[in-house]
Amino acid sequence: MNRQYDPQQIESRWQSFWEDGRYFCVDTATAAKPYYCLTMFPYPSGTMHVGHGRNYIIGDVVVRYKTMQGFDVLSPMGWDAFGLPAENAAKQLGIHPKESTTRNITHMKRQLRSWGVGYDWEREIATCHPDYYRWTQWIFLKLYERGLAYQKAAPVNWCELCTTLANEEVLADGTCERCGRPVIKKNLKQWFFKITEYAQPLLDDLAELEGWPEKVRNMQANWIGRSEGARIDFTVAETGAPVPIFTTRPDTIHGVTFMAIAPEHPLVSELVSGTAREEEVMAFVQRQLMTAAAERADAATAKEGVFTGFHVRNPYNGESSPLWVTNYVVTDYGTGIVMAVPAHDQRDFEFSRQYDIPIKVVIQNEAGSLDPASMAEAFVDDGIIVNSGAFDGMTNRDAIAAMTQHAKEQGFGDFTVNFRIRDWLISRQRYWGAPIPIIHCPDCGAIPIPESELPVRLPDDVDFAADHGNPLARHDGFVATTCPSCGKPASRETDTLAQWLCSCWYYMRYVNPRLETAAYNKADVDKWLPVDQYIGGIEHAVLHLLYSRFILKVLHDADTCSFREPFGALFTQGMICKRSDKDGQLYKMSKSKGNVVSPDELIEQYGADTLRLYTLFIGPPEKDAEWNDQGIEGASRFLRRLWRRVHDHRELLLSAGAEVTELSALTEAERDLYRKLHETIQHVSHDMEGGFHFNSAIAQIMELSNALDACQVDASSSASMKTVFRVTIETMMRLLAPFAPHIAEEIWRELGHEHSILRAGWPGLDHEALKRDSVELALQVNGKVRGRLTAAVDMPRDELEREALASESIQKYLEGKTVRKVIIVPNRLVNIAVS
RNA sequence: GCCGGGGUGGCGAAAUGGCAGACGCACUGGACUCAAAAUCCAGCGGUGGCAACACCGUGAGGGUUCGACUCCCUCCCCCGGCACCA
Repeated sequence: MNRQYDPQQIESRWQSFWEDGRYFCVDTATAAKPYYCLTMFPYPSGTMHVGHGRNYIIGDVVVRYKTMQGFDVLSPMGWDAFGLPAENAAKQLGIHPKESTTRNITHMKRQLRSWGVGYDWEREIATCHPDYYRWTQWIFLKLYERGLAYQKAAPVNWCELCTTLANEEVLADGTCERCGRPVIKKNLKQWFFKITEYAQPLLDDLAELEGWPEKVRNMQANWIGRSEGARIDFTVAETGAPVPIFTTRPDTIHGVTFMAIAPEHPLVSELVSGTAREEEVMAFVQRQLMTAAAERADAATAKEGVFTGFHVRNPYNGESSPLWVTNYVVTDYGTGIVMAVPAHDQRDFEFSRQYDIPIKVVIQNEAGSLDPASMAEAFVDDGIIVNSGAFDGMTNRDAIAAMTQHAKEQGFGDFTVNFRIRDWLISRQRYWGAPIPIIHCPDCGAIPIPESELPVRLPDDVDFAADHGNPLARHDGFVATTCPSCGKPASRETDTLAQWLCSCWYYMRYVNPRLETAAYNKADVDKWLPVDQYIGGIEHAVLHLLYSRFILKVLHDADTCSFREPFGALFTQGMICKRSDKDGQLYKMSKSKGNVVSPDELIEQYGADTLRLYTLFIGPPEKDAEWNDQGIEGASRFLRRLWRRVHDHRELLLSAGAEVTELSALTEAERDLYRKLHETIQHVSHDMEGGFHFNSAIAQIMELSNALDACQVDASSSASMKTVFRVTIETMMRLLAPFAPHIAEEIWRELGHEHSILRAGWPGLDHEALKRDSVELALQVNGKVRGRLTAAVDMPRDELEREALASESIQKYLEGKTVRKVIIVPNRLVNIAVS
């Protein structure tokens, strides 16, 4: 053992030790205490920064902690290997995606190893391997079989670079989640999954996910967007065409003075075709289609519209109102047609004022003062129903149910629930993805490829040269095939599956990564799943996590597994940010901002344990944190000091007793240190279980370390002091092992242990050791600390009160005052209330 | 607008009804050194004071309580999700 702490010398050795000894490999079949800890697998982008590292380090702490507790921990890692950057690199640099992906995986795997994170690499998977995507295609077929995969022509989100996008991939500002380009609507025939059919169970089961952050459950609930209301069937007065609408305010239905329809709605062109207004209306529609999604979605955009020339009949009172095409009704929500009630909806109010449409009050306020002529804004509060025939006089709250009930009885409406979530668009016009296993036959239509013929392999020899279009569609050898049904010439589907589908089920494949006959074995996944602890970034709160839950529910309903949620507990770590050198602003670490910190150099300079310790110490792991280049020095100093202490006392430690057997034989100083050790065990164990407070767990270990420094142990110390010293250092190594595993193993070995510290068990708590003979209490007068009192533990209240009142330090605060009450918090404080 | 999370020293933070600022960074002074680095020791919320000490202090204001960073009410600010959503 050198006096100088040299992580370079020890770290790679321990990394090989763990790997050669298969310390993180588990036999899924025989494991008695299964625990599945999963860290979200990365896209192999090439290189990772310290922000990525935080994710894997947190996961590794859990893996090591659970391993020390004796669990059979499943800790796999793999690659979300299909995706856009590899294909773009192919276009720009002429490197085949397969090649760049393989190279990136090699480099990133080296990085993961250098952090000392423990994975079962024997289970490594990559979603771009035919052995894997064969089963992704199988999942597509399962959905197809169950009527949950379908093709439709619809206006879809289109990004020039990323091609089609799911709704979830479009940000609130109308830009592409991936590349930031503006998203427009394009009419295309695409493949969708009917996630809407699972909207209710996806929402309901959120309640069961108690191990998930409230925030993520909340985000998913918002995204699903359940809204209770009524369906009311209006009709076009001139043609009798049905016009069903969704409303949450049926109580205002007698106040309808016009109807508003979305520009994209097919009924618009259907109605106006061949009429005098056709030109004007369609010009308006065209103009809206050309407007960017972001602008249309902006509530600040001025409301506009055009009259269609048609009217819509209100089934409640038979009145007809004009039908307007407007820019503020969205196609995607409800039926794309809205009953407009200017008196009681601010948007309708603004529109009606602009186009001189009448306003009719049907809910009167308490003062009875609402008058259409004088209203400055819509009245949206509760009130009493007026101008509504038989419903007059009801509160509007009561009228909501009563009016819907009336519609139900009359057969022109019903209670209904509307969801915001849309079906999931899963096709992409790209090469580097799993081909959709469908053949288009001129006679038979779209025919699924039989399961036995999977995988549909991606051809290697494709032409990436062209700027636009899907290289797969240009590959004649891939496209030309025969119909599985009739045998005639047919063509393959050339769209590939969205990357999200590949990453939807990888956590199951890890259980049976090399199984050739199925995606997974039911008994095995039932044993290991749901994942006990899932760890990843908050950016996947809706996309990956919602899609995974949906796909699992389908696989459950197809009777391929018995559980209904994939991830029992979820931990979302915060991002690492850093100030930009250019503008001094704080940004998430990214290449484009030029604020990335490379872990490779830090590991070279300080070692992986120091990097790990600082990453964990930087702040609470669920919160964003600012990387401070100087902060790592603190972690480095701590480990160097620890190393030196062990080095300097090595002989003493090796000769000292290994166990504290008789507490009563210890001196006060020895008891104090031993108590501090057990207080640390208590705190650290609590932080490991309750919310992953690794930052404070490390702080506790540092405190213990400081306490060790304070007791000057040397050759002349008593045998019992040496024993306590040794036990404290050894136990401290076990507490430190999940955070800084290399140095913990090395010191553990130096102190004479043959086996890995991973097998040493998590330290148990000795409640006897925590006990004290005397405690120092705070003496308060009216809640302010005015003195201290050392007293025996559990001193009787009356005795304590007597001593407190007699205490010299507080006499001056009691002079001339009357003691009204004395509050005693056992072993903590005495508070004297005076007046 | 609706929903959720925050606001504590120069900085990262700790304390979930009981002694605010543990632990660390930075900084200041000292020791060691020819010198520097490393290391070690001490100090480090604000104001006043030579000092003992006093007063103030957890976004603002109010409340509950013997006692509030912590619970309740009102408000301000920051971050995230949803949103012309009918």
